[in-house]
Amino acid sequence: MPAPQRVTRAALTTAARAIAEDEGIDAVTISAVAAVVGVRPPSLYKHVGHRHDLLRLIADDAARELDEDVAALAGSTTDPAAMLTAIARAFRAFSARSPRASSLLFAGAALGTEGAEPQSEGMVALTRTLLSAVQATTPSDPLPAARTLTAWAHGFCTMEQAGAFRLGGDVDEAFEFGLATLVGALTAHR
Amino acid sequence: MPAPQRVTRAALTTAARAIAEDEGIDAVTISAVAAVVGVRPPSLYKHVGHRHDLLRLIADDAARELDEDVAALAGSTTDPAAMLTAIARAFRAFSARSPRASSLLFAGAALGTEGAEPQSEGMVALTRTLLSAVQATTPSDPLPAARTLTAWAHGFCTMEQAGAFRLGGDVDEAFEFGLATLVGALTAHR
DNA sequence: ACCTGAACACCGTTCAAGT
DNA sequence: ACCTGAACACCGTTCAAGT
Repeated sequence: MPAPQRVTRAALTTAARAIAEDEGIDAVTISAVAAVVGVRPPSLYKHVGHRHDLLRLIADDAARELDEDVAALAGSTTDPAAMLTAIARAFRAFSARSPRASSLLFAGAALGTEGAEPQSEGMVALTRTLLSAVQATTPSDPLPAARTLTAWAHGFCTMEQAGAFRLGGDVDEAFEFGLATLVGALTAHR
Repeated sequence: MPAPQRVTRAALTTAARAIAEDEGIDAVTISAVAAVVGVRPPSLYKHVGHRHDLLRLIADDAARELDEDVAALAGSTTDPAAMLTAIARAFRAFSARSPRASSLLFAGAALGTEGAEPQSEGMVALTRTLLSAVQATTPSDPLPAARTLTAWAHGFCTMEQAGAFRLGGDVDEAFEFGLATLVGALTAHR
């Protein structure tokens, strides 16, 4: 009689993400995740190839969740500037809620992704959602515009969570300043 | 007769940074660095407290080097927009030259920095240089402006090096678009 | 004063063996 | 079909001992 499956991908993801947020990315080990899902370390290799796959599960889960947040804003406004502003704030809210997971969102190299791996489903969905939102704003060439906004939001949130803004000053104010500057410029012409 | 010092901070830094760029951050271990500097692993604890200190040495070294690059631009132009543009391009050039080290620049958490550690000398210098450069542009409140530009540049370069821009499109063009957008907006008024 | 060997607790990973 | 124990190579870290 074959043994019933005791480890699901969802359980792995939940366990890995919880450990990441509670104890840091370095604590996301094969051993720790195995212990949480109630199995011995070697068993995990039936489901993942390497330890980095655990980080990829976290990143994909985070991308899906953030995509839901962003997609949920779709009908909230028809004003392009208001939409971009809402998306960026959703980014920051997610980053504050799940700092470790969000730090993995665009961290291909840290995930052992040496450039050859396909994008995760979650990232594909998130990218598509972001691009179509930006498209409504600057129909000419949405890709550079989307990359600009994403790069800024990702950089700001990453730096904020890493404690890089220590010179005093209001970090909320800096975020809103940057956001207004960028959204203003992106929606100004055409 | 006391043994002569065989491990210097400079040697540690050089070894750690070389390993980081050649084999990745995860390969920067106490053992690997010890082997490169020609000593047994336990000896390193006379010079660093934990493995994370090796990453901090790399980050500090990177900050110093980037600060030099940025400071060297000081007399190159008197046009504020041209100055900010040159600084951002120096950022990206450094990121391309030293992707692993630059990924550690603002990565407090990944360095075991849980918020209590003082800024490294290199980061203090770099921050001061950047802030004074931006001050010449927007004298009113340079801090949010500097944070906006830094967050975007850091986010863009980090994502680029992580392979996050895979949807095609010209990445150079996206960088220049974002840079022109941001610098234009930051230098537009007042 | 600095370096070493030995030791400990831990990890990732493989694989033959169990059920 | 899935899980386990045993094993291997490795790592961070401590500490008493060498010179």
